[in-house]
Amino acid sequence: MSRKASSPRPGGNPTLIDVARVAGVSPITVSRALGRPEVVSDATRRRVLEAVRATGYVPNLAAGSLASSRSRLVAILLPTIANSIFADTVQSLTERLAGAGYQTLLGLTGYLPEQEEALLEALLGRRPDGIVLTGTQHTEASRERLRRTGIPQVEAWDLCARPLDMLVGFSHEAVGRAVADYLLGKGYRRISVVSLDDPRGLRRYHSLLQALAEQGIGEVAAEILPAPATLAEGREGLRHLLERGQAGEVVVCSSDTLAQGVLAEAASRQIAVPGQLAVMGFGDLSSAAHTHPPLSTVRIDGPRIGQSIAEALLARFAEPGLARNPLRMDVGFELIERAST
Amino acid sequence: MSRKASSPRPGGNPTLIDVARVAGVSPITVSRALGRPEVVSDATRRRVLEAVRATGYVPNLAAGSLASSRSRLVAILLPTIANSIFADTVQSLTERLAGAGYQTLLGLTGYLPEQEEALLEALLGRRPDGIVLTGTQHTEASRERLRRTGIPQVEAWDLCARPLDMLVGFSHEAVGRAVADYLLGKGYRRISVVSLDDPRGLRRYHSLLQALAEQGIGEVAAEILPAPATLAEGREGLRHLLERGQAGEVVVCSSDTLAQGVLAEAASRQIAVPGQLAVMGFGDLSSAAHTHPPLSTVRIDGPRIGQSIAEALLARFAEPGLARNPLRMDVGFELIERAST
DNA sequence: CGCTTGAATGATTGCGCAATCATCCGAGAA
DNA sequence: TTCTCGGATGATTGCGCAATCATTCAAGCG
Repeated sequence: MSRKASSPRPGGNPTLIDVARVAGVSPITVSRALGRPEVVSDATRRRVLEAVRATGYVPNLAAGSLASSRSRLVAILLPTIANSIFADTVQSLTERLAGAGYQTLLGLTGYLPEQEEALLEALLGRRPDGIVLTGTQHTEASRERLRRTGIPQVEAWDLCARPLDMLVGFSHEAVGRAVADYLLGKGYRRISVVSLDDPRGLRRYHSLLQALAEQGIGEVAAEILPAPATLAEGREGLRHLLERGQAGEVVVCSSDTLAQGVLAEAASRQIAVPGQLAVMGFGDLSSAAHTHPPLSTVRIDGPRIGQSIAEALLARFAEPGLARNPLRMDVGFELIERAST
Repeated sequence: MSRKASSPRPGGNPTLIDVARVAGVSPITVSRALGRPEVVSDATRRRVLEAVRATGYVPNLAAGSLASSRSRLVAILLPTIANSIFADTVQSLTERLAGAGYQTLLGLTGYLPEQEEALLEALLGRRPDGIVLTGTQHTEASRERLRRTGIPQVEAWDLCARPLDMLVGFSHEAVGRAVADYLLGKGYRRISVVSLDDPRGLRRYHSLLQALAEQGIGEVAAEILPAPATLAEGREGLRHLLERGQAGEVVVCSSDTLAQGVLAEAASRQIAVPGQLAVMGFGDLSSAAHTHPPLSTVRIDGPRIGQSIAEALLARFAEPGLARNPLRMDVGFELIERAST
C-alpha cells in the first residue's frame, strides 16, 4: 500500500484514528462512543461526537463488517419492482430494517431461477446478515448454497412443506380453492383463466382447476401469458379467449393488473361486467376498489408480510441461538367481493 | 481475534487462502485468476476455478472493498417504490449495473429531505462507487456532504442550473408549459389542478400556472394532496374541487394514478369524460392507454433514464479522469393525446 | 492503610483481500 | 554460451475497524 500509517490525509475520508486524535482519546474509544455509547462516560462521548462532527467522519462499514463479521446488510431477491405487487412488502420491510440500522441490498431476478442463482452468489459476497427470497422455488444449486451459508433467511409470499429456514406467506392453493368456492357459490359454472406464467400464479390456477374438477367442472379454458403483468397482457388474454369462444361467464385473473386489462378489453367490446362477463382479480392493489366496475379480488396484506419478515430477521439477529426456529407464518388472505362478479 | 492464522476452519466461509491451498498456488494468484483472469496462464486459471468450485468459495467483497477502495456498490435514493413512476428507471438501472458487476443499495426517503440526509449518511458508510439521487432538491447539509465525498453522482428525473455532478432528466417547467399550450389549443379555458405535494409535481403546477397567466387565465383552482399517489387521493381531489364548484372544464393531474382516481370519481358521478370534464395525467404508466376513456398524459421514458444513468456512472468508473464532466442529459418528454381531453 | 471492585480506557491483533514490489524462468538475441 | 526481456507467480503489507485482553484509577471496605 502507498501510505504509511495514519497521516492526516487531506485527500481521503477521515478515519477513526483522525477522530481519535481530534478528540484526544484512543481510536477504540471512538469506536465505542459510536457503537456502544453506554460504555463510555458522558464527557468522553460528547468530546468524541464533537470530533466526529468537526472531521465529517462517516464510519467505513466495509471495515466494520470485516472486523466484526456482521455486515448489517439484508439481501432481498424479488422478481421485479415494476408495477409490482411486492412493492408494498419491500417498502415496509426496508423501512423497518432501516430503523434498526440495517440496509437493503436489492436483487432483481426477472422471474428466472437461473438469474436468482447468479444474483445470489453476487449478493453472498457481501456476507448479508439476512436474506429474503420471493417464493419457494429455487434451483437445487441455490438451495444447497443457501443451506450452507447458515445465514438467516426468509421465504416470502408463499408457504411450503420444507422451507429453507423461515417462511412468511400464505397458501396459493387455499386461494385457488377459495376463489373456486366463491364463484361456484355465486352460480358461475363456465369459468376461464388469464394467468401470468409465474410459479405462484400457476399454483393458484392449478388448485382452482382441481377444486372445480371436484365439483364436476372439467373444462376451464386458460390463457397463460409471459411476465411481467401489464394491462395490455390482460387485454390480449381476454381477446384470445373470446376469439376461441372460451371466455365463459367469468374470467379469473392471476393479478389485478391483468384483471384491469380484461375490464378494459370488455369495455371496448361493449361487454357488460358482470352482466355478460364477470371478472376476478388477485392482490387488491390500491386501484382495484376504483376500477369500473370495482374489482372483486383477493386481498394480500403486503406491508404486513414485509413487517413480519423484518421482525423475524431482527429477532434472529438479536438472538442467534434461535437458529432454525420453525417460524412459518401464514398471513392469510381475504376474498373481497365487489361489483365485478 | 480468536483464530490463529488461516487454519481450515470447517465452520466459517472458505477464504482465498483455502482456495489457494487446494489449487496449489499462492493466494494472490487466486485473487488474480478471479479478478483479472487475463494475467494468469490458462492452466493455472483452470486449477483455481476448479478449487473455487470444490471449496464453494465466494469472495468476501467487504474485504475486497477495504483493500481496493472500490466497493462495486451504487446507492440509489428514491422517494418510494410503491406504485411508483420510478420503478422502471430503477429496474433498468439495476439490471445494467448488475451486468457490469455493480450492486444496488436502495434507500427510500419517503419524499422527506431530512430522511434523505440520514439515509445518505448511512449509505455513505458503504463507500459506494456511485450515488443516484431523485430530484435536485436536497438539504444544504446533504449537498455539502455529497460535494465533499467526490463520489460520482447522478441526479435524476429533473434538470437544474447547478447540478451536484451529473444530471439525467427533463424540464418540469417545460412540461407545465407544454400542457398549458396543449389545453389552450384545444380550447379549454377553465382549468383546475390535482397535484401531489412533491417538489417536481409542484414545479410543473407552477409553470402551468404561469403559462396560463401569460394567456390571461388567472384563476386556476388546485387541490394539493399528500404523497403517495393513490386512486383514492385522486377521487378525493376531484370531489373537493366539485364541492367548491371549481373543477372547470379540465383537471390536470400530477400523475396518472391521480388521474385514474379522478376518472373513477367522475364515472361514479355520471360525469362524462371528456364531454363534461376533461382529464390530463402525467407519466404514461402502462395503464394510461387502457383506462376508460384512455388517458391523455405526458410520457417519460423511465427505462431510458435508468439506462443513461448507468452508462454515465460506468463511464466515470472506467475513467475517473472524466471527473466533473458536464453531463447534463435532457431525455425530454412527449405529450400523448388520447380520448380523455 | 492496603485491599478489592468495577467502570473507563487503552494496546494489540487480525478480519480477507488487492496493491505493490520482488522473484523466477524460459525464449530469443548477441 | 551468456544476457536480456517479459510473462507468470509469489511475498509482504496495510485497508479501517472491532474483538480481546490489559491497564488505570477512584470508590468503598474492613
